[in-house]
Amino acid sequence: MEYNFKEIEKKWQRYWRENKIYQVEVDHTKPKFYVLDMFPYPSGAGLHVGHPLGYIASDIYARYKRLKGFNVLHPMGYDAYGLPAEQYAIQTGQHPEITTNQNIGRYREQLDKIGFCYDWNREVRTCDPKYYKWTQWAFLKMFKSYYNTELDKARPIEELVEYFEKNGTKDCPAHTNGNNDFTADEWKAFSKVEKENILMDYRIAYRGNTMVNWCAKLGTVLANDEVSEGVSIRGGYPVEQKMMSQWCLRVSAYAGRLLRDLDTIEWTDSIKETQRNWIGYSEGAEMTFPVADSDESLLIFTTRADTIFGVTFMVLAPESEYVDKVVTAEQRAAVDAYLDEVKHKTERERLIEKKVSGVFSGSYAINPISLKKIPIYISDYVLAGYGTGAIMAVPAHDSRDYAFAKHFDLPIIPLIEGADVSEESFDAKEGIMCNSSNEMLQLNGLQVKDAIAKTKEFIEEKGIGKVKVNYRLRDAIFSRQRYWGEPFPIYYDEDNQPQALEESELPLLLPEVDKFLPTETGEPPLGRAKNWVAANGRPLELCTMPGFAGSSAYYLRYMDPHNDEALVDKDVDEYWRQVDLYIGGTEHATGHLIYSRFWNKFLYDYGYVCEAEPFKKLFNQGMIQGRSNFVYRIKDTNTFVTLNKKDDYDVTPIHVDVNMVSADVLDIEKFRAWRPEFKDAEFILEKDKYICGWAIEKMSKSMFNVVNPDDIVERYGADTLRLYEMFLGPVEASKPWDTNGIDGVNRFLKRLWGLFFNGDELKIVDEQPSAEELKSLHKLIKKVSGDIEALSYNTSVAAFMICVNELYSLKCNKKAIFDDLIVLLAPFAPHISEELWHVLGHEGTVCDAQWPAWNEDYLKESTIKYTVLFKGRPRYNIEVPAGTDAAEVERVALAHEGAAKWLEGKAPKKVIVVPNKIVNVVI
RNA sequence: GCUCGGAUGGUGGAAUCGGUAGACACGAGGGACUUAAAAUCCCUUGGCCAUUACGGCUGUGCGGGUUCAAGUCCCGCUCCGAGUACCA
Repeated sequence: MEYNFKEIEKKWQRYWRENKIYQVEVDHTKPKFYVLDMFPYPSGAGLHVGHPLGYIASDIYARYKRLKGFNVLHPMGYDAYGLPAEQYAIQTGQHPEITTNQNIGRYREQLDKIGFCYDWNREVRTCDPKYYKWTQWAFLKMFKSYYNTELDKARPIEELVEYFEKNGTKDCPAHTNGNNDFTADEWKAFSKVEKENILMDYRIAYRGNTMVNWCAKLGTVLANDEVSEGVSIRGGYPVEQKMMSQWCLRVSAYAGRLLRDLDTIEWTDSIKETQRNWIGYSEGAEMTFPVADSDESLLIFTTRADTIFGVTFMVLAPESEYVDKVVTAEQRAAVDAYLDEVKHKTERERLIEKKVSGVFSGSYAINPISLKKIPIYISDYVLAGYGTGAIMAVPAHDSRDYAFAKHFDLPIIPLIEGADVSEESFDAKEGIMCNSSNEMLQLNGLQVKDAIAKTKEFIEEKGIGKVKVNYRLRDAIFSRQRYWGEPFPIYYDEDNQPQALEESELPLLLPEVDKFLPTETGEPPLGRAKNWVAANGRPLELCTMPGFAGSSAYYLRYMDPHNDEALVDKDVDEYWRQVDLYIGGTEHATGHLIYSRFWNKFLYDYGYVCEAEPFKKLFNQGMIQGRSNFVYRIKDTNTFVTLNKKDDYDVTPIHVDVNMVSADVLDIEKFRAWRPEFKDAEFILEKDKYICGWAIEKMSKSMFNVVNPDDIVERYGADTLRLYEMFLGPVEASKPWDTNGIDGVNRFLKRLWGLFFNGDELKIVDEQPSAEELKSLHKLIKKVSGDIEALSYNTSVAAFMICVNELYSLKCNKKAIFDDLIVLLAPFAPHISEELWHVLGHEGTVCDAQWPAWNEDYLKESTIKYTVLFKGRPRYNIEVPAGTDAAEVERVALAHEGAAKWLEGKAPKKVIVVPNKIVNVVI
């Protein structure tokens, strides 16, 4: 009997499906384990061989845990809202739901072929009303909450109202983005609208007037993690800063917890570090600088309070609210011109130019310690969104202030002994202070570290300022001017104030529209929906939620996907708790993985979930890149020249489909048939072959380097694909796809098969295995068990190959050996394992077998080999019975006939015996 | 610029607590079987020098150090990758 993978894989995939082998329920008799993949956005291009890498890794882990007796939750679903389907809808008029469903169908087909053990009964789609009901529900909860900084958690907004009624804003323990200051009586006197506006400054989901990333080309705002280097991540369109009223999530209130709790989870250091940078903890001081001849004062944030004596000017961000207050009449025109200029620059232009620009406001501030009068400038190198949007400039010790000072010819006072600031600033936080003492405060002679501490103490004492922690993490902008997303469960009342829908009105269904474009008046696409009003007849919100809304709590919904009463039932949540192993790419480090943690913590504050962190262990799989092939066309001709002769001509490289190339040799006939313009192509060959050039690039359609998993499955089978993807290298490493080695893995499966069958005859006998056979098997059990726990699958595959080779040379045909071997292989190659499991005469499914334990007794050697070294070099080997003590090993080593030769008549100075390995004789 | 990773044969990659490199696979070379090819099997394969030897030297990006012993630890570089970037 041949190894017919096609028949086997079809047969068992059907068996698994029909017998619901992978369905799982809460089972309190078993320990649980939750293995999750980052769910995919179903793109039109389908899966390429890179996508399943992480899925295979998690599948192996899930199957292994099940064999170890765990009740394993291993679900899959789709992040179905997103831009590509909407862009496609705009172009073709096809409803994004149709496109999305088609793509999901294709994904499912491809996934099924690889033999994953997903419980498809738990599938979720973020665009399904039954699912997004809970996205909307969570949003409403956030809308109705504020963040209590004393309890350090979210609380109902009613509690804040109570507080205001009693105390006004005095000592109010609430996180806010506003500048409110009122008494209890004033609060009571506010109108309804005034009160609502104030509360908006405290809600966790709030509508706020903030600087947003506006992408004109996409017609929508974007969150910070959706923008990189001034362009949108999706599409690469320019993004500009714009003041707009948008829905936001108060993620910044959770910055401290998001930072602290990183220490409680098992994520890689690099991704934790990325999150730490993104959260951006910085400890410093806030200080007040009075404005000369005015009642105004400027509040600034600095981490270098010690440099107070070197402050020679102040700078405000162009968007700072201080600007209007300090600009003098004479400078008004100049400032307005500057503000106008800044406004029309995109973020990208600001970044690229890096030119010093700014304008004098006309006013001066008073340094509260040196009491010197210093000018106030306005410049776009100060950001409105960080700190207070105003800085004290210390040109001697900050490179940006330095550049500004040089440009405007402002004084530069060095504050650290020996620092030469004639050419550049001295930014390092070290050295001994100078020029920093007066009758109020003396810093001269102190180390920077101590000077910072002393200054902080001083300013707190004198009421000039206070110690303050700042985070870089900003609130997430939560509305998108798009169609294909979750509608907000919000309507606008008579005063045009946003109000929550009743929970009973959820889900608020996404309405139909005639076109997927903004309206003529510039409103978002939902403005086209007919009858887009709440039950009370009031108009509904026109924006939709961003992509990360639906993906923030999907791991919870998998626990209880059909529950209409709650996001997840309390008891069910207490069973599954959190994701034990989460596998996905690093690209979500500052997006999804922050938002999910935030969302989970919010739900945790109210006790809807029982764990403070959603993902206990995170494992990042690498990207699989493509290997592209090129042909070289001689300019202005239809002649193509082979790789090694191309330098003799003026050529243009052209991507060719890698499926027309084998081992870099072009299939000329296929190439001619590929495109009409290549029909009459001529070729300049080498050794009668056309050799293509190559490069490692991202795997994508436009590079013609996409390798489709279906083709590999068709040719070698799913088990070979699975094993090969794991064998390629560490799962976490990025590497180019290279089909060349796949035969080796395929050969391994054929050899395994060959151990069972001789032609059509089954070779397996039910006899006692030999010591050698047991040793080979138990070595494998030990190795594979350890490897899987560490997700180090490539060495496991190698171990399987070694074991099968050993069994081959032992001519092993003992059932007892294969009973265990097949169970070990089942996570990696489930189809062939299931088949051979039944060949061995077992009932049921190999998935319910028991993971074998290794027996150290079988691994013991009867004799131990030692390498004997002289002068650090291996000279000869000795063999002693196992368990021989070090002294005896040393005696045997020196009694060896070679010893005399290498000792050269001297006595050994020292002899080191490394157990089971080495005898090092030092002379 | 800052932060975090990494660098091992022709290639992908092994090497647990520091224990004497290169597992496993690909590729390459040689051989067997075959009319031939495919498939399969066997041998060789880091480099250099030898081939009388179970032989010698050298070798994990570069330069130092610690140690009986360093791919592994420490110090100083070079290069590559990732994240982030007027964050005060």
